[in-house]
Amino acid sequence: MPKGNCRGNGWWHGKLRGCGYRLTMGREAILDVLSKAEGHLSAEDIYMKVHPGYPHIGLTSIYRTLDVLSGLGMVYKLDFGDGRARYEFAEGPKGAHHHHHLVCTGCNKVVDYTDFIDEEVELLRETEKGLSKKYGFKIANHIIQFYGLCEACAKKK
Amino acid sequence: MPKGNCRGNGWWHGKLRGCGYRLTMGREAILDVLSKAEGHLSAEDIYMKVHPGYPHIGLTSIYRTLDVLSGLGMVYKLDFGDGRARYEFAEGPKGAHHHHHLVCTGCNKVVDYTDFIDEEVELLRETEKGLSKKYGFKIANHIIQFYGLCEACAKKK
DNA sequence: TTGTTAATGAAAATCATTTTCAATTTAAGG
DNA sequence: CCTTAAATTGAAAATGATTTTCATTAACAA
Repeated sequence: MPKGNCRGNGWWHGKLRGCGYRLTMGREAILDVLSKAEGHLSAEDIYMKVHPGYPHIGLTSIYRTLDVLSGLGMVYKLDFGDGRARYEFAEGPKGAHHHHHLVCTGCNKVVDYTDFIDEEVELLRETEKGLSKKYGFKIANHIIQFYGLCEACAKKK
Repeated sequence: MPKGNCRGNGWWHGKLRGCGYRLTMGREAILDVLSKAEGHLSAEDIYMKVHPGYPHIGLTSIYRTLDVLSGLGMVYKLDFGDGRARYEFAEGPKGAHHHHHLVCTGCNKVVDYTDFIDEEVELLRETEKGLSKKYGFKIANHIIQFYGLCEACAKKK
């Protein structure tokens, strides 16, 4: 097995084990799918993608693993208002590609955007600091979502 | 009936009727509760509050009305990650008091904050304009939520 | 008042997510 | 490699918020 490969699988092993979790085949399969997938997957999406390579897995384990991973901050759990949660990998070994979401309330399409992220990040850092102090919160995370109608849906109206 | 009272009930009548909806007793009761309540109510919270004054009402109608109202932008539907939606009145006759949320992932407590709102609003206006143009979205709305642990929950850990 | 149609409540249906529980797998120690 | 305790699993049942169905009622234009 080529050396270059070892790091690829290695880092989440440490993260899980370090927190007292075991790295099982199911979890590995899920992490594999999440890390490769672009975009926002529902539990069932993930199930579908994991199943071919690891048919043994059940939906229940997907949910359980997703819970663990989002508890560890390795995965973000998102809500776009359509009644099912979406999950996305928080960051790869190469680092985070921070982005936010633009949600069409007509067709539920979701656009990831990274525009204006720099200014945003700057402001949010400040805000976060201020809120932390004022309300005694230890802030771990934030979301920003814009809602509106995409071009197609706006026309239909 | 004192003149001063007429405006109080009047403005949402117009809004609903103007969009082809009827102003029923149930809807009025719900609007009444929403407009007076501080904070974020679940459908069931609203049911509880409406029931004493209007026992005839069913939970189903609460959901249906809430749907209509959020469709009209009179109510915001919020998700704090605990599996039940919360609703808050978008603005009173006196005008909006724009705020965002700080959610404790330990105990689900939610703090409304208005700090830094001015800078935020400024930045978001810009961002909104840019995104609108770039992605062809007609943006109606946005949310910002910070997640973390409140003081009490941080200690427990 | 009357007719048309939207709106309603109750009960049943949905559907994503959780829980239960017995069987299996992991990883640490011999 | 083998054993063992505890974590993890899958299947099936349970949960619980939200929706749908459908027959009845209420709103309001004429």
